Amino acid sequence: MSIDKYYITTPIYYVNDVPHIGHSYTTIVADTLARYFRIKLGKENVFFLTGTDEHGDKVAQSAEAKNLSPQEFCDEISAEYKEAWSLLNISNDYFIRTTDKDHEKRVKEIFTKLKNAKTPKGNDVIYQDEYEGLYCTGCEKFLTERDLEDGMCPDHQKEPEIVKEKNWFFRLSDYIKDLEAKILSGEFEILPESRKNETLGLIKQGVGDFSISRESVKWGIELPFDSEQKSYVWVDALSNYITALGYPDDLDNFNKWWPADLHLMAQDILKFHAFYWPAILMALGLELPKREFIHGFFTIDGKKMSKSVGNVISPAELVTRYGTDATRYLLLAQFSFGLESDIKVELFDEKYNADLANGLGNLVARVSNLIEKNFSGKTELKEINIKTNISENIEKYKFNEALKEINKLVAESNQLIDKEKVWELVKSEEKKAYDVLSELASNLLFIAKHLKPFMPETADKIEKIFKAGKIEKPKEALFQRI
RNA sequence: CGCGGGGUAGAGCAGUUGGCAGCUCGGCAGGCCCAUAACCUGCAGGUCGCCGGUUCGAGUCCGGCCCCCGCAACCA
Repeated sequence: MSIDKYYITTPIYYVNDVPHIGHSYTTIVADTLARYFRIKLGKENVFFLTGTDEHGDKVAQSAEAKNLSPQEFCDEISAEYKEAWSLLNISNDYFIRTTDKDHEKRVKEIFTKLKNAKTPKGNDVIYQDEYEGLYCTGCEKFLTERDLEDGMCPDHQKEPEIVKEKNWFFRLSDYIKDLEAKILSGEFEILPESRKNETLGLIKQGVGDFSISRESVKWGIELPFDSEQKSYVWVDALSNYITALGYPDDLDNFNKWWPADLHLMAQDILKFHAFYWPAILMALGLELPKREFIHGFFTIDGKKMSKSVGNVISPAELVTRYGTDATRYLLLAQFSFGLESDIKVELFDEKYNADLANGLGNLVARVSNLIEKNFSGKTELKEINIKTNISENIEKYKFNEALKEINKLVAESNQLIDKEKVWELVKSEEKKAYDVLSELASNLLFIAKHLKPFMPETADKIEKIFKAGKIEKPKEALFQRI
């Protein structure tokens, strides 16, 4: 398979929550892949999208609680995401917000298309039906069984009423067989394998139609053909992946990037991306994304992450303690991407010191110092090519394995210094010392090259040090020990 | 019988298509002194949750059992 462009997305994050380590993880992975493919395919052939999902009841309520209009509230939280991504040096090409006027306009056009579309079986894609649910007049919204305590609304201490409201539904059932076939054939890839199996299992259990509008929701996009109804999350949020490209009015740009090469997400939204989204695309007559990769949730010190427990880690905390590049490194190096993982907070310090301060940072200091002191900062750089599986591992989403290989290169350079006793060699055999140091500097450039997608600033620093006319030991350690 | 993940050295984790069990930290003993008290070498430590099966050979495949955890609820 030859790839000539790469379109990668993160989910759009719901503004009801501020950015935490989970959002950061997904976004750092996306950024690393985007940077990797920019090097491989050229900057102009990669499009990396992230953004925020801003409609819905919960947002309206949170806004009210803070005495803000929904839009003001969204502006505030959305800005927090942008700031977090800037702290983490995220290189997204675009940041979409579902309250963008462009997006809202395009979503309406998509609704119109869906309204006019027929399923392969000749049925209307969307139809009106009654949604029956438990409605709390206090909350002014539908509750689920799980929301209730002893059959009562926990906030208003009264029993919800059974209320029916008319909603528009999407006829997913007419697409599910087709979808199953595409998943089985690999035309639509769901990774890892276990998530694909989970998806196929869900299909076996039966997947019903889903509702795409709400009468009771006020903060949302109005349906173009029914002014009583607002869009309910799915069509609005999922379609960000194509409205961001200009669909349906800027088809030139859209066709350049679509279909997406990779949608990244965590397990919570698997169902929507495995069923709803592809079905919507089929109804619009568009190609499905090539691949979706679903990763697991984090627990923190064995406990699930939750606001009420108060163990939520923010990206800013990590960046303050470790710096941008080290935060990126620690998140990617410590976990097998895809699996559910437990974050052990003390291990961040341990890994930071072992790999970055004692490992890479110290090596850069050793080599640059030896060159500066003994050869007036002069050396002979060679383009070297060590055979590694770093690229293969990145393309297989094995970021921890790729970084492990880089660490091995660091260790080998440290071993070489000791084996050759370079600090003695510079006194006894100047020529040989020069050659060994040239090799070491070249190794570091090789390491920097492969580190670029993971730690862009560090890679630049290393290149700057060793490509300088006069190599000098950096005044400030690359990674200060903690 | 809701869905899913996991149980591998003291701790935390890797283990691609089955082929002599690896990594990091920690422990112990050396070396080195160029470097961020960093680096290098060696040693100790594992019945790979339990039972059974397939195989010349299983942590790895199959079946059963035990234990832990996540999702389904603010949340990637």
